[in-house]
Amino acid sequence: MVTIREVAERAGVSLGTVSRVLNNHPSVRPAVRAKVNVAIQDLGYVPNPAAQSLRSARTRTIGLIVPDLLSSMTVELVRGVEDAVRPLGYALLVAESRFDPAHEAIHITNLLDRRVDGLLISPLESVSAVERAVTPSGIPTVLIQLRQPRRELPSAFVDEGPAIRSAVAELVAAGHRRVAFVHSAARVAGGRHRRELFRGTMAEHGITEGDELDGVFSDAEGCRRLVIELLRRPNRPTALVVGVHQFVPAALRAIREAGLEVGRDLSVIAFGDSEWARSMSPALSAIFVDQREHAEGAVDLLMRVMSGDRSGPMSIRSESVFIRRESCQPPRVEVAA
Amino acid sequence: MVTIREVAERAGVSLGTVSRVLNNHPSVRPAVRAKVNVAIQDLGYVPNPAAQSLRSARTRTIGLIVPDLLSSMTVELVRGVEDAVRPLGYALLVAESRFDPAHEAIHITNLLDRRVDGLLISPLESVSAVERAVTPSGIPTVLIQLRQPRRELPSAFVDEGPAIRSAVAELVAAGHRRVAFVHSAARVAGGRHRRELFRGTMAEHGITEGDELDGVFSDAEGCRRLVIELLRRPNRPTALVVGVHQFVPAALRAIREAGLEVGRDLSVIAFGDSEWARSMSPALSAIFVDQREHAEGAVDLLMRVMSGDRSGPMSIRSESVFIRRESCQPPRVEVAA
DNA sequence: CTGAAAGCGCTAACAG
DNA sequence: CTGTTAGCGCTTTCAG
Repeated sequence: MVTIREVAERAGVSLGTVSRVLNNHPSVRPAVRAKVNVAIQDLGYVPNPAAQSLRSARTRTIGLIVPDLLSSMTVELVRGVEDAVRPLGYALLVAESRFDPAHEAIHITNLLDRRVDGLLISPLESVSAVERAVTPSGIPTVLIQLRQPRRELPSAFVDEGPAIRSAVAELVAAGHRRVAFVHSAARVAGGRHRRELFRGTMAEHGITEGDELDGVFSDAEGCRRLVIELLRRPNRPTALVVGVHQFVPAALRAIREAGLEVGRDLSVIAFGDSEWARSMSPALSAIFVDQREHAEGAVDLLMRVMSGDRSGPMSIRSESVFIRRESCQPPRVEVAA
Repeated sequence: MVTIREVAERAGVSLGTVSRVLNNHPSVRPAVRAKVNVAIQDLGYVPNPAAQSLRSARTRTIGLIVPDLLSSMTVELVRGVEDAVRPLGYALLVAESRFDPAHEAIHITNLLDRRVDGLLISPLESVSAVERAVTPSGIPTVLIQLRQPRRELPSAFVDEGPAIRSAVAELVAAGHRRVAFVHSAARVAGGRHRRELFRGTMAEHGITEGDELDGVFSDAEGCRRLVIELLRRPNRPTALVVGVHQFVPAALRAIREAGLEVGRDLSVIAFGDSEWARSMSPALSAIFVDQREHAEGAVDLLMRVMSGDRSGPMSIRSESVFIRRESCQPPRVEVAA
C-alpha cells in the first residue's frame, strides 16, 4: 500500500507537507502543492482512513437509524441523507431498527462503538430510551421524522397539521362521517399523535363519532384482521385512514377480503406515498412528506451540532401535504348515526 | 476515552495480555482472562476500531453495492447480507448504484478507498467494468444476483430456468400465445438474459411469434409509454411479463390508462415479488427468489475467498420459483395469428 | 503463558 | 512556508 511517506519522497518534501496538502491547509506554496498532487496522482495514493481516524479522532462517518427500509419514503430519506452528507466528505452507515426497540438499542451501541462523528435517528416509541443511550457518549445526535420537536435532543420534525386539515376537510365535504383510523401499536413515534391530530380536526368539523372505529395492530396480519373486523361491523366506516405506509398493502388485502372495493365502497387515505400507491387502481390518496428536504434539514442541523454551534434553533420543521387521488370518493350510502 | 492501557493497569496485566483477551487468543490463563474481562466491564472499555484497523490492516467492514433500494427484494437481500455478516463481526456499508454505471464506479472506488475487507456487488450491465475496477486492489469480491456464473469473479447466481419454465407452461396451457416481455434497457445484468430464456422456453412450446412484442425502456415513464403502445396495437398481447420489479407500478398504470384490466383483459407476470404485488387486486403472479438464502450463499462464498480458500467452487446457485396468482387468467378472446 | 517493545499511517504542534 | 517529531490505540513479534 502506498503511504504518505512515499508520496513525500517522490515529491521531494516532508510528510507534514503532504499531509497539509491533503487537508487543504492554506499555508502551502502553490508550486509545492502542485508537485505533491502530481506525486499523489502518479502513485495512486489514497489516504488510509484508519490512520486518519486514529490520529484525528474523527471517522468522517455518520450513522443513520431508520425503522424500516421496506418503505419507499424511508429509502428516499436515506438517499436524501446520503446525498447531503457525501459532498461534506462523510460516509453513511445505515441501520434498520425494524420496529424493534432492542434492535434500535443494539444499533445505537454499535454505531457509537464505531465512533461515528454524528448520529441521525428516527426513533421508535421511546425517545427517552434513545436519549439515555446516546447522551453519555456525547456524540452529536439529531432525531428525525418526528411529529413534534423534542427538548431532549435536537430534532427534525414534520408538522402534519396542515395535511391532516385538508384531508379531513376533503372527507367531510364529500359527506363522510364514519371514518376509521388504524395505526401500528406505539411502534413508530407519531402513530398515536397522528390519530389525535386527526380526531381533533374531525371534532373541529363537528364530527365527534368515530372513536370506536379506531384501532391499533402490531404487524401486517394484525392490520388485516383489524380492518376486516371494522368492515364487517353492521355500521361500518365509509372511509379508512391508514397511519403507517408499510401496512397499506395489508389493509388493501383486508378490504378486498371483506368484499369491498376501494373508492366505490370505501375511501382510503394513506400516510406516506409510493410508486405503488400512485400507480394502483384506483390510485391512493396520500399524506406526503418531501423526505429529501427533511433529510437536508436534518443534516444541516446535525452539522451545526457537530461543529458545536449552539446559536441557531435546535429543531427544524417540514410540512406534509395531502394529495387527493381516486381512492377518495363520496360515500355511496349515507349511514345514519 | 478509555484505552487498552487503562484496562491493563486496572487488571494488573500488560497491554499485550488485554489484547490477547480481546482477540480470544487461546494462550491466556482463564483466571487472567476473567480478571481482564472484569476490568473491561468496570471501565466500559470499547476497542477503538481505527486503531485496530490501522494495526491489523483489516477494517472488519464489508461493502455491498445494489442497484436500487426501492425494491423490496433488494431490501431483503441487504437484510440477508447484514444478518449473515454481523455475527461474523463485520459491519456492512451499503451503496446504491441507482442503475447508473457512473455511480457504480464511484461506489466501488469509495469502498475500496475505505479499505473494506470484502465486496459484494450486484453489477449493472458491465461485469467487465466491475472486474477492472476491483481487480487491481486485490480486495476479495463476489458478484451477486447474477443470472449465470461468471469466470471473471466469484459469483452467486440465480437460475431462473425452472421458474420461467413453469410460468411459460402455465401461460401456454391457459391458451396464451401472444405474450409481451418488457425489461429495462441493459441496466441490470439479467434483463436480456431473462428475455432470451423466456423466448427460448416459449419456442420449446412451439410458440415462435411474439418477438415483435418485446421491448426495452430506460425509466418508469419509458416503461409506461412502451406498455401503452403495445396494448394499443390492433393485435395486442394477451399477457405481459415485466422483467424488472421496480417498473411494475408503471406497467400497471399503463394498463389502466389503456383501458384494460389486469387478469380479465391481460394476464401479468412480474419478475420479483413484494408485499404490494401480493396484496393488490388482482394479486400479481411472480417469479420469486429467496433473497435471504441467496445472500447467505454469497456471504459464505465471500468469506471463503477472503480466507484465501480456493478449494471449493467459485460460484453458488439459487433457484427462483413461479408463484401463480390471480393476475394470470386464460385470455378472453383468442386472437388469431 | 505473559511482558516489553516496535511500529501501523497519519496529524498537529513546534521549530526553524 | 516547510521540516521534524511525538504520539493516536492497538496487534504482534520476540524474549523470558
